[in-house]
Amino acid sequence: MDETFPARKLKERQRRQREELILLSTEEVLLEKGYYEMSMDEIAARVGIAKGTLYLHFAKKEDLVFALLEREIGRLPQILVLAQAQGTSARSKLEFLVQTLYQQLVESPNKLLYAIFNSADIQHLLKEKHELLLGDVRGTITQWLAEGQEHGEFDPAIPIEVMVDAFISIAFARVRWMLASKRALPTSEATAILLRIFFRGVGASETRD
Amino acid sequence: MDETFPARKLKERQRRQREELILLSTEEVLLEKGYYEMSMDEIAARVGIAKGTLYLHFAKKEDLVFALLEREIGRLPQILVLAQAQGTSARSKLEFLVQTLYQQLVESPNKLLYAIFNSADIQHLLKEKHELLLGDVRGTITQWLAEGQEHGEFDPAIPIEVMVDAFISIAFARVRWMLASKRALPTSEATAILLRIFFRGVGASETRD
Amino acid sequence: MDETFPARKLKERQRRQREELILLSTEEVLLEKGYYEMSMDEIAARVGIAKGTLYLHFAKKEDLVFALLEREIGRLPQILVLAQAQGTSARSKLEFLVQTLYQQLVESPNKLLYAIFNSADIQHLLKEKHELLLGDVRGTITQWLAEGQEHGEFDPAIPIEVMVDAFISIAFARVRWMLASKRALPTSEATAILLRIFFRGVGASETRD
Amino acid sequence: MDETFPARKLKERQRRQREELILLSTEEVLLEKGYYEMSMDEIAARVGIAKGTLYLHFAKKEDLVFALLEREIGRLPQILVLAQAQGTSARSKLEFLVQTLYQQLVESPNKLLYAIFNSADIQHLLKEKHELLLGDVRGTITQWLAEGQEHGEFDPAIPIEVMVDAFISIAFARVRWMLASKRALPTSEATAILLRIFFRGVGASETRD
DNA sequence: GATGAATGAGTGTTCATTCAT
DNA sequence: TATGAATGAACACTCATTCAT
Repeated sequence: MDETFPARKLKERQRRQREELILLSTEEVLLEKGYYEMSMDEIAARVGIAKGTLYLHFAKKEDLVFALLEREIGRLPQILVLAQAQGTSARSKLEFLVQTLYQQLVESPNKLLYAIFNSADIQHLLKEKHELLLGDVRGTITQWLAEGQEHGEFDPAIPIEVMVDAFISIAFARVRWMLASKRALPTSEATAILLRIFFRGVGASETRD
Repeated sequence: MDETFPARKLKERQRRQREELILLSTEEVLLEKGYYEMSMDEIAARVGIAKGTLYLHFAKKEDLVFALLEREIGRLPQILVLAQAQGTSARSKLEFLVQTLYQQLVESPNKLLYAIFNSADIQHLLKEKHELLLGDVRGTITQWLAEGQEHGEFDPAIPIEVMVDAFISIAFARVRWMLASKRALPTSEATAILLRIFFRGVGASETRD
Repeated sequence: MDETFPARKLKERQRRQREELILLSTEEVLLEKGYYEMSMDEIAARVGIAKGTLYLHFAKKEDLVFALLEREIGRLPQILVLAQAQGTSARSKLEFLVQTLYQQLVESPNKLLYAIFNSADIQHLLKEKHELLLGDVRGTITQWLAEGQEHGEFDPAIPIEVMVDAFISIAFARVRWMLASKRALPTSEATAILLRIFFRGVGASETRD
Repeated sequence: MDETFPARKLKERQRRQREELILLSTEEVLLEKGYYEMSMDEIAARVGIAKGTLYLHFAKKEDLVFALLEREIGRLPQILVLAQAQGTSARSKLEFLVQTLYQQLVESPNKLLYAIFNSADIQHLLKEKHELLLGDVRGTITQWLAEGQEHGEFDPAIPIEVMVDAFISIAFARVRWMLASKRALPTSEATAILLRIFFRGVGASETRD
């Protein structure tokens, strides 16, 4: 009996470790081939376990992607909290948010979140889940932009929804092209420029109407 | 003999009508479910024809998407020419381009072109075709933005590639979200605003740091 | 009314002419590609008629082959009669039979009959028909060989069935290899040698005619 | 660990047993219906397994036939060697070859090899494989017959190619008819007679050994 | 009659999922 | 618990046959 507890813990740790490995491999294959070209066989093979074992962890192929998504999304709240603490201007919060995401996710080998934002492939799969999981981020961004508008930081004539779409589109622009064309760019700086475009536009400075 | 000619025309018209129906259904299913979950059976069923008949019009599943694509892409060159004629400023050309696309394609029931710009799913399928057909647009946009920069219209400090990405992202922002969430918005106006954000930013005018 | 009769004859003649063309094309394709790779579309195209018209002449794909077979088999009875008249020895009848078949069918562009004897492809198709149609020839050959045996022409120790099989196998040997390997050989002479092997064997001989 | 080894052996044995069953059913259907009319569904059904299971053993329909072929062909080289050792006369070698084939293949329930020699259907499928695998046998037969000719065993006037064709035709005569008409005959004796016909002909004789 | 567009049953093959061991 | 063999529904595509014109 003394043994069972630590033994369970051991088992449990092993289980989590393997789950981690599975998700890592899944992400790898998912980004390489896309959802429909990724096979359960290949994932199992890459992890080095039997296909049946995969199903002890994830009941369906979809669930692998859902889990991946949830894992990534899980990091978001803290980032949002950190960003929230980043001074009062909406701009600084948003810049921090995007820059942090870039650092944590792009500079780490994790392009998944962006893929999720951008790949119709996976979006079809996720449908409602998508809304549920990312609504939060979108909600927070909306809130910050709205506050910025109220505080005179942004043009009050711009409908908030349009602003949000523009922000998300522009903030994640880089990734779409990275994924599609495998071109790389000094991302942190490029990100800064994209954000500047969002806030200031591309116009030559000084004279504005 | 007097009959055969009109008869042929009739047949031909019917053929085209059905082809149109097929492409409509294809687009429908494609946007609903994505390429991989769209089955030839379902398309045939929706059109109300036998599966074999589908293959009289399109020899492969891929070809349905190619046809859809070509139909849309076909309109692009003229739009680009029209846009080119739209005065000298890069901004006016780009605004005209995007607004025209919105009017012709979004206000028509056709979201496909945008899907193509944005869906990894379909991009994977099209690969070279994609590059070939859309490279043109991207090339033209790049050229206009570069000219704008030379003429002092845009900030010369912004790398041209980043500017292009930002433009495409922002210009097609609406559609991504339309596709994903089925929300609609007064698109023409929203488009104008998105373009304004690109050119001027979201900042409240006058006072800038 | 005066017209209808000649008109009918004309129609009828046209019909037969076309049927002939169809069978010619069928034979061509059949020998080129085999039964399963031969498509009704291709035959119609080669003849230069619509696929539907094909079905006015032959109700099923099989029937094309049956008709071909019947047409060829039709010539057999007369050949058998001619051979019968060819003197009293079984050997001379059999030699005449085989040589005539070679001349009429191999030297004419018609390899079909032999194909039928030898291709499992077509034999599977024909099954009972085969027995029915070719039983005659086999029967006659059997009879001649039996008579030859009775008259002391052939070794009486050889079971008649075995002798028949040997004869048919050897007599049609050339064709099998022609079909398979497209090698050609002076067939008439080769045939004579094959027949000689059947009657005398391959052994080096002293006294032979 | 003590268990795994025997367990593996068991699994392996079961696997082979099933593979054997699959090949048996395949042969059955192949001979009954020919390659094109034999469906994977039917084979699976006859074996009593799911269609997918079939594909665990053989990746393609073709491969079923290739496996069948290789299994049979595999035995040939040793038979050729044994025949080679069978004395000096070509006749004894050839007789041994044919008799052994009859015993091993015909008296075993395996008619396939003969089918392969004779069916255009399968020959078409096999093409190069066929040449490769059976060219050997034909080559050896040719060599023996040529040697026999040189040594005065056979009539030097007979072209070697014709002799080979005659031999193969006559040696495999029985099988063609077995396949086509399902008649059976005391094969070993019949074979002896066929061979005698090849070597001596059917003529009534005075002096024969 | 002649046409050829339309049909739909049938094929080989894949792969997520299950389950006996 | 872990395995991987077994499953069978699903798919794209073909082609002999039918039938409205």
